[in-house]
Amino acid sequence: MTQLDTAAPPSDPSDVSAKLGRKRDHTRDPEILAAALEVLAETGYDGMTIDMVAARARAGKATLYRRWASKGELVIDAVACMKKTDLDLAALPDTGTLRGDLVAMIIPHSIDDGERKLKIMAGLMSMISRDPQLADAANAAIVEPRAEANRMLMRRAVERAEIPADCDIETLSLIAPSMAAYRVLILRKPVDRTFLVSLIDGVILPAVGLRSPPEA
Amino acid sequence: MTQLDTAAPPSDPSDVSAKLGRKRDHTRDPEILAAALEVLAETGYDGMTIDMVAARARAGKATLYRRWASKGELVIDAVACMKKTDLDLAALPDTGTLRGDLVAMIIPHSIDDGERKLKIMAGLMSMISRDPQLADAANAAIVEPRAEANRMLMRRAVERAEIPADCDIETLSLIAPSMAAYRVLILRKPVDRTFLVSLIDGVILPAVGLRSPPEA
DNA sequence: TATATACGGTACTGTTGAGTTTCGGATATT
DNA sequence: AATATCCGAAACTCAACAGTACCGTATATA
Repeated sequence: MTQLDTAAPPSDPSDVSAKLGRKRDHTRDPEILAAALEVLAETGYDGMTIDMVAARARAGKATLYRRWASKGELVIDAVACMKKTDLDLAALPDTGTLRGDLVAMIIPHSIDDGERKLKIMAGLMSMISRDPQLADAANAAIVEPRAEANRMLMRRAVERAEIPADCDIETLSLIAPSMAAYRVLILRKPVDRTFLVSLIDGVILPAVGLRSPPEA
Repeated sequence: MTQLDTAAPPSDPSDVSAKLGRKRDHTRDPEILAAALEVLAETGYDGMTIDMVAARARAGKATLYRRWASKGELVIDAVACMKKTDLDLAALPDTGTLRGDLVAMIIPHSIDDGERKLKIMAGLMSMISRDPQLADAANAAIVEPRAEANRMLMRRAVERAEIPADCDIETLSLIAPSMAAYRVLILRKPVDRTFLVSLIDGVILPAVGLRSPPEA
Protein backbone atom coordinates (compact mmCIF):
# COMPACT_ATOMS: atom_id res chain seq x y z
CA MET A 1 0.00 0.00 0.00
CA THR A 2 1.24 3.39 -0.96
CA GLN A 3 -1.10 5.51 1.11
CA LEU A 4 0.13 8.31 3.30
CA ASP A 5 -0.66 6.90 6.73
CA THR A 6 -1.03 9.74 9.15
CA ALA A 7 -1.30 6.93 11.66
CA ALA A 8 2.23 6.21 12.89
CA PRO A 9 1.99 5.84 16.71
CA PRO A 10 3.69 8.84 18.40
CA SER A 11 6.76 7.72 20.29
CA ASP A 12 7.31 11.44 20.95
CA PRO A 13 4.62 12.63 23.43
CA SER A 14 5.00 16.20 22.15
CA ASP A 15 3.42 14.96 18.94
CA VAL A 16 -0.16 15.23 20.09
CA SER A 17 -1.67 14.80 16.65
CA ALA A 18 -1.82 11.06 16.44
CA LYS A 19 -4.22 9.36 18.81
CA LEU A 20 -7.10 11.77 18.80
CA GLY A 21 -10.10 11.93 16.56
CA ARG A 22 -12.17 9.52 14.50
CA LYS A 23 -10.23 6.57 13.11
CA ARG A 24 -9.94 6.01 9.40
CA ASP A 25 -12.25 3.24 8.30
CA HIS A 26 -9.87 0.93 6.48
CA THR A 27 -12.59 -1.55 5.64
CA ARG A 28 -13.50 0.89 2.88
CA ASP A 29 -10.15 0.55 1.12
CA PRO A 30 -11.06 -2.62 -0.75
CA GLU A 31 -14.41 -1.15 -1.82
CA ILE A 32 -12.67 1.90 -3.25
CA LEU A 33 -10.02 -0.16 -5.02
CA ALA A 34 -12.71 -2.42 -6.46
CA ALA A 35 -14.56 0.64 -7.74
CA ALA A 36 -11.34 1.89 -9.31
CA LEU A 37 -10.88 -1.44 -11.10
CA GLU A 38 -14.42 -1.32 -12.44
CA VAL A 39 -13.97 2.17 -13.85
CA LEU A 40 -10.56 1.20 -15.18
CA ALA A 41 -12.02 -1.74 -17.08
CA GLU A 42 -14.79 0.41 -18.54
CA THR A 43 -12.98 3.60 -19.48
CA GLY A 44 -9.23 3.06 -19.24
CA TYR A 45 -6.74 5.04 -17.19
CA ASP A 46 -7.16 8.36 -18.94
CA GLY A 47 -10.92 8.09 -19.13
CA MET A 48 -11.15 7.32 -15.44
CA THR A 49 -11.81 10.29 -13.16
CA ILE A 50 -11.49 10.40 -9.40
CA ASP A 51 -15.10 11.53 -9.22
CA MET A 52 -16.23 8.39 -11.05
CA VAL A 53 -14.39 6.20 -8.59
CA ALA A 54 -15.67 8.15 -5.59
CA ALA A 55 -19.25 8.05 -6.87
CA ARG A 56 -19.05 4.32 -7.61
CA ALA A 57 -17.68 3.63 -4.14
CA ARG A 58 -20.21 6.03 -2.57
CA ALA A 59 -17.30 7.94 -1.05
CA GLY A 60 -16.16 11.52 -1.08
CA LYS A 61 -13.34 12.68 -3.25
CA ALA A 62 -11.47 13.96 -0.20
CA THR A 63 -11.66 10.49 1.33
CA LEU A 64 -9.73 9.11 -1.63
CA TYR A 65 -7.10 11.84 -1.45
CA ARG A 66 -6.69 11.25 2.28
CA ARG A 67 -5.62 7.67 1.44
CA TRP A 68 -3.75 7.99 -1.85
CA ALA A 69 -1.56 10.88 -2.88
CA SER A 70 -2.61 10.85 -6.51
CA LYS A 71 -4.65 9.10 -9.16
CA GLY A 72 -1.54 7.20 -10.22
CA GLU A 73 -0.92 5.73 -6.78
CA LEU A 74 -4.53 4.72 -6.43
CA VAL A 75 -4.30 2.81 -9.69
CA ILE A 76 -1.04 1.11 -8.73
CA ASP A 77 -2.63 -0.06 -5.50
CA ALA A 78 -5.76 -1.22 -7.30
CA VAL A 79 -3.76 -3.28 -9.78
CA ALA A 80 -1.62 -4.78 -7.04
CA CYS A 81 -4.66 -5.77 -5.00
CA MET A 82 -6.01 -7.78 -7.94
CA LYS A 83 -3.23 -10.24 -7.37
CA LYS A 84 -4.59 -11.31 -4.00
CA THR A 85 -8.06 -12.23 -5.14
CA ASP A 86 -6.60 -14.22 -7.99
CA LEU A 87 -6.06 -17.88 -8.60
CA ASP A 88 -6.22 -20.54 -5.96
CA LEU A 89 -2.75 -21.45 -4.74
CA ALA A 90 -1.65 -25.03 -5.15
CA ALA A 91 -5.23 -26.31 -5.45
CA LEU A 92 -4.59 -27.08 -9.10
CA PRO A 93 -6.27 -29.98 -10.86
CA ASP A 94 -4.39 -33.27 -10.91
CA THR A 95 -6.06 -35.65 -13.33
CA GLY A 96 -3.04 -37.72 -14.22
CA THR A 97 -2.61 -36.36 -17.74
CA LEU A 98 -1.44 -32.97 -18.94
CA ARG A 99 -4.43 -32.63 -21.21
CA GLY A 100 -6.77 -33.51 -18.37
CA ASP A 101 -5.18 -30.88 -16.14
CA LEU A 102 -5.21 -28.15 -18.77
CA VAL A 103 -8.82 -28.82 -19.72
CA ALA A 104 -9.83 -28.96 -16.07
CA MET A 105 -8.63 -25.40 -15.67
CA ILE A 106 -11.21 -24.18 -18.16
CA ILE A 107 -14.04 -23.09 -15.91
CA PRO A 108 -16.52 -20.26 -16.51
CA HIS A 109 -15.41 -18.22 -13.50
CA SER A 110 -11.81 -18.32 -14.61
CA ILE A 111 -12.78 -17.23 -18.12
CA ASP A 112 -14.90 -14.27 -17.01
CA ASP A 113 -12.31 -13.18 -14.48
CA GLY A 114 -9.65 -13.41 -17.16
CA GLU A 115 -11.61 -11.31 -19.66
CA ARG A 116 -12.21 -8.65 -17.03
CA LYS A 117 -8.53 -8.51 -16.16
CA LEU A 118 -7.55 -8.23 -19.80
CA LYS A 119 -9.89 -5.26 -20.17
CA ILE A 120 -8.19 -3.64 -17.21
CA MET A 121 -4.82 -4.33 -18.77
CA ALA A 122 -6.00 -2.74 -22.02
CA GLY A 123 -7.06 0.37 -20.13
CA LEU A 124 -3.61 0.58 -18.58
CA MET A 125 -1.66 -0.30 -21.71
CA SER A 126 -0.46 3.15 -22.74
CA MET A 127 0.74 3.76 -19.18
CA ILE A 128 2.26 0.32 -18.96
CA SER A 129 4.40 0.96 -22.00
CA ARG A 130 5.93 3.97 -20.31
CA ASP A 131 6.05 2.90 -16.64
CA PRO A 132 8.06 -0.25 -15.83
CA GLN A 133 6.68 -0.34 -12.28
CA LEU A 134 3.13 -0.50 -13.58
CA ALA A 135 4.12 -3.02 -16.24
CA ASP A 136 5.51 -5.30 -13.54
CA ALA A 137 2.45 -4.83 -11.34
CA ALA A 138 0.09 -5.65 -14.19
CA ASN A 139 2.13 -8.66 -15.20
CA ALA A 140 2.24 -9.97 -11.64
CA ALA A 141 -1.47 -9.47 -11.13
CA ILE A 142 -2.87 -10.54 -14.48
CA VAL A 143 -0.61 -12.78 -16.55
CA GLU A 144 1.78 -14.39 -14.08
CA PRO A 145 -0.81 -16.26 -12.01
CA ARG A 146 -2.08 -18.07 -15.11
CA ALA A 147 1.38 -18.64 -16.49
CA GLU A 148 2.57 -20.03 -13.17
CA ALA A 149 -0.32 -22.48 -13.04
CA ASN A 150 0.53 -23.70 -16.54
CA ARG A 151 4.19 -24.00 -15.61
CA MET A 152 3.30 -26.12 -12.60
CA LEU A 153 1.12 -28.49 -14.60
CA MET A 154 3.80 -28.93 -17.23
CA ARG A 155 6.54 -29.52 -14.66
CA ARG A 156 4.42 -32.27 -13.15
CA ALA A 157 3.95 -33.76 -16.63
CA VAL A 158 7.73 -33.79 -17.03
CA GLU A 159 8.16 -35.46 -13.65
CA ARG A 160 5.84 -38.32 -14.55
CA ALA A 161 7.65 -38.57 -17.93
CA GLU A 162 4.52 -37.74 -19.88
CA ILE A 163 6.37 -35.08 -21.85
CA PRO A 164 10.09 -34.62 -22.62
CA ALA A 165 12.22 -32.72 -20.10
CA ASP A 166 13.65 -30.37 -22.71
CA CYS A 167 10.32 -28.69 -23.52
CA ASP A 168 10.39 -24.91 -23.43
CA ILE A 169 7.94 -24.75 -20.54
CA GLU A 170 8.55 -21.07 -19.98
CA THR A 171 7.39 -20.19 -23.47
CA LEU A 172 4.63 -22.78 -23.69
CA SER A 173 3.03 -21.56 -20.46
CA LEU A 174 2.63 -18.10 -21.97
CA ILE A 175 0.91 -19.19 -25.17
CA ALA A 176 -2.61 -19.36 -23.80
CA PRO A 177 -2.45 -16.02 -21.93
CA SER A 178 -0.94 -14.21 -24.93
CA MET A 179 -3.35 -15.62 -27.47
CA ALA A 180 -6.31 -14.98 -25.19
CA ALA A 181 -5.27 -11.35 -24.85
CA TYR A 182 -5.04 -10.89 -28.60
CA ARG A 183 -8.36 -12.62 -29.13
CA VAL A 184 -10.26 -10.57 -26.55
CA LEU A 185 -8.70 -7.17 -27.06
CA ILE A 186 -8.10 -6.97 -30.81
CA LEU A 187 -10.35 -9.60 -32.34
CA ARG A 188 -13.11 -8.97 -29.79
CA LYS A 189 -14.07 -12.62 -29.90
CA PRO A 190 -14.93 -14.60 -26.77
CA VAL A 191 -12.31 -16.74 -25.09
CA ASP A 192 -14.64 -19.70 -24.81
CA ARG A 193 -14.11 -23.35 -24.08
CA THR A 194 -13.93 -24.21 -27.77
CA PHE A 195 -11.10 -21.77 -28.36
CA LEU A 196 -9.11 -22.88 -25.34
CA VAL A 197 -9.51 -26.58 -26.14
CA SER A 198 -8.38 -26.01 -29.71
CA LEU A 199 -5.35 -24.17 -28.34
CA ILE A 200 -4.54 -27.12 -26.11
CA ASP A 201 -5.12 -29.79 -28.76
CA GLY A 202 -3.88 -27.83 -31.76
CA VAL A 203 -0.81 -26.14 -30.34
CA ILE A 204 0.33 -26.92 -26.84
CA LEU A 205 0.01 -30.70 -26.77
CA PRO A 206 1.43 -31.19 -30.28
CA ALA A 207 4.30 -28.88 -29.35
CA VAL A 208 5.25 -31.17 -26.45
CA GLY A 209 4.95 -34.27 -28.62
CA LEU A 210 1.51 -35.46 -27.54
CA ARG A 211 0.01 -36.03 -30.98
CA SER A 212 -3.69 -36.70 -30.42
CA PRO A 213 -6.08 -36.16 -27.52
CA PRO A 214 -6.48 -39.26 -25.32
CA GLU A 215 -10.23 -39.27 -25.93
CA ALA A 216 -11.76 -38.71 -29.37
CA MET B 1 -8.97 8.73 -46.05
CA THR B 2 -11.45 10.52 -43.88
CA GLN B 3 -10.48 14.10 -44.63
CA LEU B 4 -12.99 16.68 -45.69
CA ASP B 5 -11.90 17.29 -49.27
CA THR B 6 -13.07 20.70 -50.31
CA ALA B 7 -11.69 19.63 -53.66
CA ALA B 8 -14.60 18.05 -55.55
CA PRO B 9 -14.56 19.57 -59.06
CA PRO B 10 -17.57 21.87 -59.52
CA SER B 11 -19.90 20.38 -62.11
CA ASP B 12 -22.24 23.21 -61.15
CA PRO B 13 -20.75 26.45 -62.56
CA SER B 14 -22.67 28.52 -59.99
CA ASP B 15 -20.36 26.98 -57.36
CA VAL B 16 -17.49 29.38 -57.88
CA SER B 17 -15.70 28.36 -54.69
CA ALA B 18 -13.61 25.50 -56.00
CA LYS B 19 -11.03 26.47 -58.58
CA LEU B 20 -9.63 29.63 -57.09
CA GLY B 21 -6.86 30.13 -54.59
CA ARG B 22 -3.78 28.24 -53.51
CA LYS B 23 -4.06 24.46 -53.78
CA ARG B 24 -3.77 22.28 -50.76
CA ASP B 25 -0.37 20.63 -50.68
CA HIS B 26 -1.30 16.98 -50.33
CA THR B 27 2.31 15.88 -50.34
CA ARG B 28 2.29 16.97 -46.71
CA ASP B 29 -0.37 14.48 -45.69
CA PRO B 30 2.07 11.59 -45.28
CA GLU B 31 4.47 13.76 -43.27
CA ILE B 32 1.70 14.77 -40.91
CA LEU B 33 0.45 11.21 -40.54
CA ALA B 34 3.99 10.02 -39.88
CA ALA B 35 4.39 12.67 -37.20
CA ALA B 36 1.12 11.53 -35.64
CA LEU B 37 2.39 7.94 -35.52
CA GLU B 38 5.61 9.04 -33.85
CA VAL B 39 3.78 10.95 -31.15
CA LEU B 40 1.32 8.10 -30.78
CA ALA B 41 4.14 5.63 -30.17
CA GLU B 42 5.77 7.91 -27.61
CA THR B 43 2.83 9.19 -25.61
CA GLY B 44 -0.29 7.21 -26.51
CA TYR B 45 -3.59 8.53 -27.77
CA ASP B 46 -4.54 10.55 -24.72
CA GLY B 47 -1.06 11.93 -24.23
CA MET B 48 -0.88 13.04 -27.83
CA THR B 49 -1.87 16.64 -28.54
CA ILE B 50 -2.57 18.23 -31.89
CA ASP B 51 0.12 20.80 -31.14
CA MET B 52 2.70 18.05 -30.71
CA VAL B 53 1.82 16.58 -34.08
CA ALA B 54 1.79 19.98 -35.79
CA ALA B 55 5.14 20.94 -34.27
CA ARG B 56 6.70 17.60 -35.21
CA ALA B 57 5.45 17.97 -38.80
CA ARG B 58 6.46 21.65 -38.89
CA ALA B 59 2.88 22.50 -39.75
CA GLY B 60 0.27 24.82 -38.33
CA LYS B 61 -2.55 23.54 -36.20
CA ALA B 62 -5.07 25.01 -38.63
CA THR B 63 -3.50 23.03 -41.46
CA LEU B 64 -4.29 19.82 -39.60
CA TYR B 65 -7.87 20.87 -38.89
CA ARG B 66 -8.33 21.84 -42.55
CA ARG B 67 -7.60 18.21 -43.44
CA TRP B 68 -9.07 16.20 -40.60
CA ALA B 69 -12.20 17.06 -38.70
CA SER B 70 -10.90 15.92 -35.33
CA LYS B 71 -8.07 14.30 -33.46
CA GLY B 72 -9.88 10.98 -33.69
CA GLU B 73 -10.11 11.04 -37.49
CA LEU B 74 -6.47 11.99 -37.81
CA VAL B 75 -5.51 8.98 -35.73
CA ILE B 76 -7.74 6.62 -37.69
CA ASP B 77 -6.11 7.80 -40.90
CA ALA B 78 -2.63 7.52 -39.43
CA VAL B 79 -3.23 3.94 -38.33
CA ALA B 80 -4.74 3.01 -41.67
CA CYS B 81 -1.80 4.48 -43.58
CA MET B 82 0.61 2.22 -41.66
CA LYS B 83 -0.83 -0.69 -43.57
CA LYS B 84 0.51 0.55 -46.91
CA THR B 85 4.12 0.92 -45.88
CA ASP B 86 4.03 -2.52 -44.37
CA LEU B 87 5.26 -5.86 -45.49
CA ASP B 88 6.29 -6.69 -49.01
CA LEU B 89 3.46 -8.36 -50.86
CA ALA B 90 4.15 -11.81 -52.28
CA ALA B 91 7.91 -11.33 -52.12
CA LEU B 92 8.08 -13.83 -49.28
CA PRO B 93 11.08 -16.09 -48.80
CA ASP B 94 10.90 -19.51 -50.44
CA THR B 95 13.72 -21.65 -49.16
CA GLY B 96 12.08 -25.02 -49.62
CA THR B 97 11.48 -25.73 -45.93
CA LEU B 98 9.04 -24.17 -43.48
CA ARG B 99 11.82 -23.56 -40.99
CA GLY B 100 13.96 -21.93 -43.65
CA ASP B 101 11.12 -19.62 -44.64
CA LEU B 102 10.20 -18.67 -41.08
CA VAL B 103 13.81 -17.97 -40.12
CA ALA B 104 14.35 -16.00 -43.33
CA MET B 105 11.64 -13.62 -42.24
CA ILE B 106 13.66 -12.62 -39.18
CA ILE B 107 15.45 -9.50 -40.40
CA PRO B 108 16.44 -6.46 -38.31
CA HIS B 109 14.20 -4.02 -40.21
CA SER B 110 11.19 -6.22 -39.69
CA ILE B 111 11.93 -6.49 -35.99
CA ASP B 112 12.36 -2.77 -35.41
CA ASP B 113 9.30 -1.96 -37.47
CA GLY B 114 7.34 -4.51 -35.49
CA GLU B 115 8.39 -3.11 -32.13
CA ARG B 116 7.43 0.37 -33.22
CA LYS B 117 4.02 -0.78 -34.37
CA LEU B 118 3.41 -2.60 -31.12
CA LYS B 119 4.17 0.60 -29.21
CA ILE B 120 1.62 2.39 -31.34
CA MET B 121 -0.87 -0.35 -30.64
CA ALA B 122 -0.22 0.01 -26.92
CA GLY B 123 -0.88 3.72 -27.11
CA LEU B 124 -4.21 3.02 -28.80
CA MET B 125 -5.19 0.07 -26.62
CA SER B 126 -7.70 1.74 -24.33
CA MET B 127 -9.42 3.27 -27.37
CA ILE B 128 -9.23 0.00 -29.25
CA SER B 129 -11.08 -1.81 -26.51
CA ARG B 130 -13.99 0.59 -26.88
CA ASP B 131 -14.01 1.33 -30.61
CA PRO B 132 -14.44 -1.68 -32.94
CA GLN B 133 -13.58 0.42 -35.99
CA LEU B 134 -10.21 1.33 -34.51
CA ALA B 135 -9.66 -2.23 -33.35
CA ASP B 136 -10.15 -3.46 -36.90
CA ALA B 137 -7.90 -0.75 -38.31
CA ALA B 138 -5.13 -1.57 -35.85
CA ASN B 139 -5.46 -5.27 -36.50
CA ALA B 140 -5.37 -4.79 -40.26
CA ALA B 141 -2.35 -2.49 -40.08
CA ILE B 142 -0.27 -4.18 -37.42
CA VAL B 143 -1.04 -7.84 -36.82
CA GLU B 144 -2.71 -9.07 -39.99
CA PRO B 145 0.20 -8.46 -42.38
CA ARG B 146 2.49 -10.65 -40.26
CA ALA B 147 -0.16 -13.26 -39.66
CA GLU B 148 -0.97 -13.41 -43.37
CA ALA B 149 2.68 -13.95 -44.22
CA ASN B 150 2.87 -16.82 -41.74
CA ARG B 151 -0.34 -18.28 -43.12
CA MET B 152 1.06 -18.20 -46.63
CA LEU B 153 4.29 -19.93 -45.64
CA MET B 154 2.40 -22.66 -43.81
CA ARG B 155 -0.04 -23.18 -46.65
CA ARG B 156 2.89 -23.71 -48.98
CA ALA B 157 4.37 -26.19 -46.52
CA VAL B 158 1.09 -28.09 -46.59
CA GLU B 159 1.07 -28.09 -50.39
CA ARG B 160 4.49 -29.65 -50.58
CA ALA B 161 3.39 -32.14 -47.91
CA GLU B 162 6.01 -30.96 -45.46
CA ILE B 163 3.41 -30.61 -42.71
CA PRO B 164 0.01 -32.28 -42.25
CA ALA B 165 -3.01 -30.64 -43.89
CA ASP B 166 -5.04 -30.62 -40.71
CA CYS B 167 -2.79 -28.18 -38.83
CA ASP B 168 -4.54 -25.25 -37.26
CA ILE B 169 -2.77 -22.73 -39.49
CA GLU B 170 -5.03 -19.89 -38.44
CA THR B 171 -4.01 -20.26 -34.80
CA LEU B 172 -0.37 -21.12 -35.46
CA SER B 173 0.14 -18.02 -37.60
CA LEU B 174 -0.91 -15.82 -34.68
CA ILE B 175 1.48 -17.31 -32.14
CA ALA B 176 4.51 -15.23 -33.01
CA PRO B 177 2.66 -11.91 -33.22
CA SER B 178 0.85 -12.52 -29.92
CA MET B 179 3.91 -13.63 -28.03
CA ALA B 180 5.98 -10.79 -29.44
CA ALA B 181 3.38 -8.29 -28.26
CA TYR B 182 3.40 -9.71 -24.74
CA ARG B 183 7.18 -9.78 -24.68
CA VAL B 184 7.65 -6.20 -25.85
CA LEU B 185 4.80 -4.47 -24.07
CA ILE B 186 4.58 -6.26 -20.72
CA LEU B 187 7.93 -7.97 -20.26
CA ARG B 188 9.80 -5.11 -21.95
CA LYS B 189 12.32 -7.56 -23.34
CA PRO B 190 13.63 -7.33 -26.90
CA VAL B 191 12.08 -9.43 -29.62
CA ASP B 192 15.44 -10.54 -30.93
CA ARG B 193 16.55 -13.29 -33.24
CA THR B 194 17.18 -15.68 -30.35
CA PHE B 195 13.64 -15.32 -29.08
CA LEU B 196 12.04 -15.74 -32.49
CA VAL B 197 14.14 -18.78 -33.36
CA SER B 198 13.29 -20.42 -30.06
CA LEU B 199 9.63 -19.76 -30.80
CA ILE B 200 9.98 -21.42 -34.19
CA ASP B 201 12.00 -24.41 -32.95
CA GLY B 202 10.36 -24.78 -29.55
CA VAL B 203 6.72 -24.22 -30.38
CA ILE B 204 5.65 -23.78 -34.00
CA LEU B 205 7.64 -26.53 -35.70
CA PRO B 206 7.00 -29.12 -32.96
CA ALA B 207 3.31 -28.19 -33.10
CA VAL B 208 3.16 -29.11 -36.79
CA GLY B 209 5.08 -32.33 -36.18
CA LEU B 210 8.54 -31.24 -37.28
CA ARG B 211 10.52 -32.50 -34.34
CA SER B 212 14.05 -31.13 -34.74
CA PRO B 213 15.61 -28.34 -36.82
CA PRO B 214 17.08 -29.58 -40.14
CA GLU B 215 20.51 -28.27 -39.17
CA ALA B 216 22.05 -28.73 -35.76
C1' DT C 1 -3.61 42.64 -61.18
C1' DA C 2 -7.50 41.24 -58.33
C1' DT C 3 -9.36 37.45 -55.83
C1' DA C 4 -9.55 33.37 -53.20
C1' DT C 5 -7.49 29.94 -50.67
C1' DA C 6 -3.54 27.43 -48.31
C1' DC C 7 0.33 28.09 -45.45
C1' DG C 8 2.89 28.51 -40.55
C1' DG C 9 2.17 30.86 -36.26
C1' DT C 10 -0.17 32.75 -32.42
C1' DA C 11 -3.90 34.07 -29.58
C1' DC C 12 -8.25 32.96 -28.03
C1' DT C 13 -12.50 30.15 -26.11
C1' DG C 14 -14.64 26.55 -23.62
C1' DT C 15 -14.47 22.39 -21.29
C1' DT C 16 -12.64 18.93 -18.50
C1' DG C 17 -10.48 17.02 -14.75
C1' DA C 18 -6.69 16.70 -10.89
C1' DG C 19 -6.18 18.23 -6.66
C1' DT C 20 -7.70 21.49 -2.59
C1' DT C 21 -10.77 23.50 0.51
C1' DT C 22 -14.82 23.93 3.11
C1' DC C 23 -18.97 22.35 5.13
C1' DG C 24 -22.20 19.95 8.52
C1' DG C 25 -22.27 15.74 10.77
C1' DA C 26 -20.24 11.38 12.78
C1' DT C 27 -16.93 9.04 15.82
C1' DA C 28 -13.14 8.64 18.45
C1' DT C 29 -9.88 10.11 22.67
C1' DT C 30 -9.07 12.69 27.07
C1' DA D 1 -17.99 18.13 27.52
C1' DA D 2 -13.95 19.47 24.65
C1' DT D 3 -11.13 18.35 20.94
C1' DA D 4 -9.36 16.24 16.87
C1' DT D 5 -10.03 13.62 13.02
C1' DC D 6 -12.84 11.12 10.02
C1' DC D 7 -16.88 10.99 6.73
C1' DG D 8 -19.71 12.33 2.18
C1' DA D 9 -20.72 16.21 -0.47
C1' DA D 10 -20.05 20.23 -2.90
C1' DA D 11 -17.59 24.35 -4.33
C1' DC D 12 -13.42 25.94 -5.78
C1' DT D 13 -8.59 26.70 -8.26
C1' DC D 14 -5.59 25.90 -11.82
C1' DA D 15 -3.54 23.83 -15.84
C1' DA D 16 -3.98 21.40 -20.09
C1' DC D 17 -5.95 20.72 -24.35
C1' DA D 18 -9.51 20.40 -28.43
C1' DG D 19 -11.08 23.29 -31.48
C1' DT D 20 -11.59 28.21 -33.64
C1' DA D 21 -10.17 32.71 -35.31
C1' DC D 22 -7.03 35.65 -37.07
C1' DC D 23 -2.48 37.28 -38.72
C1' DG D 24 0.88 38.17 -42.56
C1' DT D 25 2.56 35.58 -46.34
C1' DA D 26 2.66 32.41 -50.35
C1' DT D 27 0.50 30.55 -54.41
C1' DA D 28 -3.02 29.50 -57.35
C1' DT D 29 -6.94 31.15 -60.99
C1' DA D 30 -9.11 34.60 -64.05
